[in-house]
Amino acid sequence: MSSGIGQRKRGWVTWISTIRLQPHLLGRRIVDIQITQPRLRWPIPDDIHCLVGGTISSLQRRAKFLVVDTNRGHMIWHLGMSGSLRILPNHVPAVKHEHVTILFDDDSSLRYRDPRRFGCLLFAQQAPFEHQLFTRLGPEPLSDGFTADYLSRQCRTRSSAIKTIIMDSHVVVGIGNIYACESLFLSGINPKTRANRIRAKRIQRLVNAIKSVLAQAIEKGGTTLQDFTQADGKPGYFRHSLQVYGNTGQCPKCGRAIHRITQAQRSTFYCTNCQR
DNA sequence: AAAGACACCTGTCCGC
DNA sequence: TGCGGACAGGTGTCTT
Repeated sequence: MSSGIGQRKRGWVTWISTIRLQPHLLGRRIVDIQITQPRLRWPIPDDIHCLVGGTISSLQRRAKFLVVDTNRGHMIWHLGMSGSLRILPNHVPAVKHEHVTILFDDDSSLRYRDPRRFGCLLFAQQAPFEHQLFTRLGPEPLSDGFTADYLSRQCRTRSSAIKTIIMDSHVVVGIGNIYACESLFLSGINPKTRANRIRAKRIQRLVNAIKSVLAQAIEKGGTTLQDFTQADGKPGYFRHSLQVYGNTGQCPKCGRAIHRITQAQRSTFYCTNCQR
């Protein structure tokens, strides 16, 4: 067991965490659950303690939720903005903002740290994916279900800006602000364009761009920015690949100024020349 | 039904 | 140096 495994969250780090945590969690028996701060996005339910004595059988991911399956029920985890999961030996003391510790029978423990507490830990006795959080979600962006045809149909009846549409988890999951900006830049689409006014050919370009941006981000270990770089563990390196997000200088394609606007209470970065 | 505003939270950064 | 305020973002919920 190494000193730090799991990861901070940003975009697709949940996906990465699922893979990385798996070998350290499978087959572990839970001997105790310690909660120092139950007030996350929603309070951690008391019945989470039903899991004590259970053995972890599998890990699953849907959207940005991590589901940990045991023979006594399921944990549903979301890392919010600043959450991270790490496996450490029990004797390593807790750090600030470490809200949950799951202790295992081999003297290791899973630690959940989340300074901003935008994340959550929920319990499901059975059928975790029947939880309300999952029932109305759109397809996974890297799956075969996310096609240009599908997105076109979604856009047909929507007059909102395309950026807010691709960030809507009921349309497609997993596209946060950074990846929305990058995908629109790569596909040459102005983020303000009304969804129902984009032709099929450009929708196809957008779908391709989304898949490409996400695949690259996963490959590079996610994106870590500013205030997250101080956290322990290695940062994600996708930050170095960002073309427009956080760019207050010039467009990497045409050299003109990158514009910054606000859409749906979020910053949008784009090039008015390359994105129309 | 759809669109938009708002809330939650804290570390960081900036200006005074 | 210290302090107050703005800001960042994922996503459910409320309002229009």
